[in-house]
Amino acid sequence: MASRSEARPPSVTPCESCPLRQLSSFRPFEAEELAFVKSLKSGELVAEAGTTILLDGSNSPHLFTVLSGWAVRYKLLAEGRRQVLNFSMPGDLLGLQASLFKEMQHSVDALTDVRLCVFPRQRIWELFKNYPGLAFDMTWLASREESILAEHLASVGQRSAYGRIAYMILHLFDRARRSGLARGNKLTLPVTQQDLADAMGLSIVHTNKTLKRLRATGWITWTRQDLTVRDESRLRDLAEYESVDKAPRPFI
Amino acid sequence: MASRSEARPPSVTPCESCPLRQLSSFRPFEAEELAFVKSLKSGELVAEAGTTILLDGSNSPHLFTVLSGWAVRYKLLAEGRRQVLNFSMPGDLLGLQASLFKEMQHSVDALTDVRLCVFPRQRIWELFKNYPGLAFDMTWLASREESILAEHLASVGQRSAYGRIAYMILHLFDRARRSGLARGNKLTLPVTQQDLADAMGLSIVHTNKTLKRLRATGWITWTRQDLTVRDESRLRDLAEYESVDKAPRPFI
DNA sequence: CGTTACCTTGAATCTCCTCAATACACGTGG
DNA sequence: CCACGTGTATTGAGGAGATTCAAGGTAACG
Repeated sequence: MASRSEARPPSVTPCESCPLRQLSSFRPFEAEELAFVKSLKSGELVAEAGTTILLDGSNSPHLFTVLSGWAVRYKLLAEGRRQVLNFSMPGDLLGLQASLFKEMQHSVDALTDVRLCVFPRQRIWELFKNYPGLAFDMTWLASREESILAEHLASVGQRSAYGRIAYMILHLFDRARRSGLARGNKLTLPVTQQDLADAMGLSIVHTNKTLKRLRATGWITWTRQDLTVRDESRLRDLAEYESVDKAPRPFI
Repeated sequence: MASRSEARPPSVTPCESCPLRQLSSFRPFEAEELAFVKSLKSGELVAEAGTTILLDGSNSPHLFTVLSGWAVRYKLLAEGRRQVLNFSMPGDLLGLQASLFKEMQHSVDALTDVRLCVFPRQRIWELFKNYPGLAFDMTWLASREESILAEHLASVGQRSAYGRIAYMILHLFDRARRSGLARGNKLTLPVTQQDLADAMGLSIVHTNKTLKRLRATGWITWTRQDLTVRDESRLRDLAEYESVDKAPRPFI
């Protein structure tokens, strides 16, 4: 609130030096694409941990890209039940549904402080009209989300609690690695057991007990927010896991 | 096999008279779009009931639109477990994932004889480059599939068996109605109890017993393949159901 | 008329849920 | 610095919902 003597960090990251562009899992931009995206970007938004970024049923005028931090996408049902659809991390797109349909079909909350790149959704049509490469990326991203949801559905519908947890840990680890968030076999996961339980259609009690059993094998460690995968291959066997991403990922 | 005296029906439907275009839930085509789609269409394929249209892990050179019939999209897991992701009906796109990623992430089987419109996936890029309206439709379709999977995930993760079945019946009915397959509150559903069970993450035994209980209320009738919804509003209450489609649907 | 696929029902079992209580970590204010 | 409140994690006990196993029953098809 009050002015401080020290300089504030620059509030907006210029697209040219966007940290996401460094990641190997993103395709390189054409010069014209970069210029367009730069012109499209209307600002940055920092959502504090615990706040809602997008609300189910709302008609947000913005489309976001996550620059840093973690978020959670979820649906609320009657009696306070919640289904977590997926966790969002740097490079993920938020709010596409509001741009394509009249309104959001789920909500998004910030798990940590989240820095978001903001685009006005009115100009989406310009993107489709003049930048087919970016339009293609958009379809790619939507289709990848579909793939991930299909995997989660198979998990919740067919795997035991034990397999589901193993699967979700591997899934999060894989995605975090691609987003540059993992350090070796270690990862800071700002996800509570309640979040996990809601993602996998389990009660928090059963999640806790299953997690305890999994930790007892020694294949993982998870204290506070620090997750370590100590025996990835056995965890993969347990979860019948195959990684989803198979091609380089687009930027927007 | 042998030639018959009566004339065979024309093997390919010209795009101008495509029955899908009549449906109110599809947006109208621009003239150039229609011409392009016509040139893109490389033929028609009829898949017999019970056959596999697209195989998980395969790299199909074709993209399909369902012209008539029902199909089922599913993933196979270990020990013969199967998760049904969704049921496909006229107007649905099949094989987008093989076009965007290296390979399919799930399989698709024909439930009835299915007539498919065939497009070569190599020319997808032309579509993005020259027909932004169609590219937009493609994104729209991918995003709608994502929405549907999110709903199913919420269903399997959070609803009781009773609610899940009610939800799925309403979901199928809504979609069938939009595809012109329902007659009033009646619908021919080529879906076995095993298909239903695999879609909702339930055993076939429990599905059967729950279905029996639901039929006993008199709200639905389901004999052979004929489903009738007799009290839609109570069914909706039971399922906490809200329809997903909220905007007119694109063509391709 | 026998085969096959699908549907139905009962019984025993087990996974997972709810209820309930306690423990632990962290931040806040006295 | 300690007491207290809040959110999260942990553990036990009992019960409900869903699973598996097993056995018929029914309709369609060649």
